[in-house]
Amino acid sequence: MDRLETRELAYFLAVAEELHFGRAAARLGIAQPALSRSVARLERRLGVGLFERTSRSVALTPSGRALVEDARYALDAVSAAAHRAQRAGAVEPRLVLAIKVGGDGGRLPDLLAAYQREPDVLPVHVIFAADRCASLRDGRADAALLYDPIDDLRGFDTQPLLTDPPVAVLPTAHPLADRTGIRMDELRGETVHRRDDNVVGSIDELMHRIALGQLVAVLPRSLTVPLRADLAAVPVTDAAPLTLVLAWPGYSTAPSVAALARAAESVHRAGPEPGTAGPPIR
Amino acid sequence: MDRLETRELAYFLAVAEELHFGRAAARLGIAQPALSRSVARLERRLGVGLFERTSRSVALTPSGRALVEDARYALDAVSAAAHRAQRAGAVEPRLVLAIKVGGDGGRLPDLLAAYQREPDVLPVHVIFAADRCASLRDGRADAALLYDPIDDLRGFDTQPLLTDPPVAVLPTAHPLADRTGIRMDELRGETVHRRDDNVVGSIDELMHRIALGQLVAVLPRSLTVPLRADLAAVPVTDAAPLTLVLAWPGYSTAPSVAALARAAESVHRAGPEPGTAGPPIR
DNA sequence: CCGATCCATGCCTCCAGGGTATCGATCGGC
DNA sequence: GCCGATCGATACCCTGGAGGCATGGATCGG
Repeated sequence: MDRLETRELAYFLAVAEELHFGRAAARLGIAQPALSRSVARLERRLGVGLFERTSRSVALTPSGRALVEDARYALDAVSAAAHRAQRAGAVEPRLVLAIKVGGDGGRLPDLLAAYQREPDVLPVHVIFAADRCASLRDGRADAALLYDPIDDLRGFDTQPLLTDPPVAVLPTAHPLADRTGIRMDELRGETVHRRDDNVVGSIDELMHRIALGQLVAVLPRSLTVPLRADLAAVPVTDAAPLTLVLAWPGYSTAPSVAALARAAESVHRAGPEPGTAGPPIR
Repeated sequence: MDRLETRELAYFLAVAEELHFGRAAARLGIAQPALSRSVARLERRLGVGLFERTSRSVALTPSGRALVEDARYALDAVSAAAHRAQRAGAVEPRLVLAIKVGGDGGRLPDLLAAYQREPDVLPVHVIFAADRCASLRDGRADAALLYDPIDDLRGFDTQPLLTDPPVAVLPTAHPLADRTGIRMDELRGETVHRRDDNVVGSIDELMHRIALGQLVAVLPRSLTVPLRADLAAVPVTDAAPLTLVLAWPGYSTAPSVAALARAAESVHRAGPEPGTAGPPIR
């Protein structure tokens, strides 16, 4: 069997996500028969069936289920190779760091300052990306600030920056808003913000939606200072602490990324600067 | 720019490794003009030059250098997707664990026994692969027993199993053979076995070559018990301890791999079984 | 100055991949 | 139970890209 082509994997993924050849073909901008043939060819080359088809339904086989996440990962790796090669060829190469607006826990200035003291540094370009994990996986970013265990860190190397107790953010009108501590099970019945709801592009937007009563959220404490007047922050007593980490692809060998990791380690060792318990610096 | 195809990346890698279009084309089994065109097309699509060519020499540009390792990684990810999908479709799916002959530090029986007590287990198929890292990266194996820091663990998640002091293995006739401890710098001038010399397929073969005086090696102590009569093991006082780890791809989500990781953790917690300081069990 | 080396270019061939039309199977509605 | 709608597979054709061969053009050694 010779090597799979990325087009075949992308076509497979589209069908696996739609579970419908017609819709998948429309999404890919090709006709349905071409897609059917391409997937059939992929199955023939692999020697295993990926879908159980009838004329009324399409379902993944065990092989197909296994391939979904591996295919996504492989396609991201190919995209990452292309993106990074393009960036390396730019007139002025940069190190791209992805953060969410307001999601730096106030440590970004320290991190960048420490980075500038390292050898092998490039100019840092900070991008504000709603989905920093995706930016990191497909190579649009070289590193990102993520939260463990909120974000999916599999496949990344990480360096902790700041560990924060979890607090629930509620509208002031909420019955639990003036408690001094709550347990996660007391939030049963609420719409709790989860990592999968990546519809929320920024912390400010999330806060706005909480104030509107659309949902509540459990966040690291540093993200809740300062807090809007119409919101309350209540410590959660039984949730794991949330750690802000610098993350980068585990296979990365770029010296500039290694320098950023060393900088993050030194910032973490220095700990929260005393006397600056105030608002996070943007 | 649309997505790169794996063929283009493979062609690029061949040229990057040979730095010669003719030889690379021969290795790929195609004619040189086809390869020249394919690489030129890749450069056009990326929008960056990958090689500096004259009619007498071929050299990588900065972009090209950056792409080499990312391309290797991406191609491995594609191969891994194919291999794992094929295995998942086998009549009896198995979990493939790669070890080097004799390279299990005697912990493999405990590990397999602990694994059988986990839920979600598959039958384990142990393969003996000279290059376990490559097997793991391209999906021929689901997990492997590796040594930190001898093997390249980037991109893998790991669970320590056993930490061992480093010892130098020398022919008994060697001037340092009857010392009670040596420093790494005293091995200057010797041919020391390194991770890159993956020509050595097994521990027994390595021992044989040491006895022949071809090289010496620094190994974890557990690999040197029992030792051939014509070899001596001398503790190295200034090298980092060597840790036998279970490694698996960092992005893996298979429940059977997670079960193996939990089993490895319990074996590690249990520590070396007392009274079995003897030979490693094969 | 000439031959050897080596990458690029021109030109031809062929087939993989895409399009349109249609078949065949299945399911819901009447 | 029949009929139309839905949806994947198949048949057939066409185009573009990938590969082969021949050759050009540049560079270096002698």
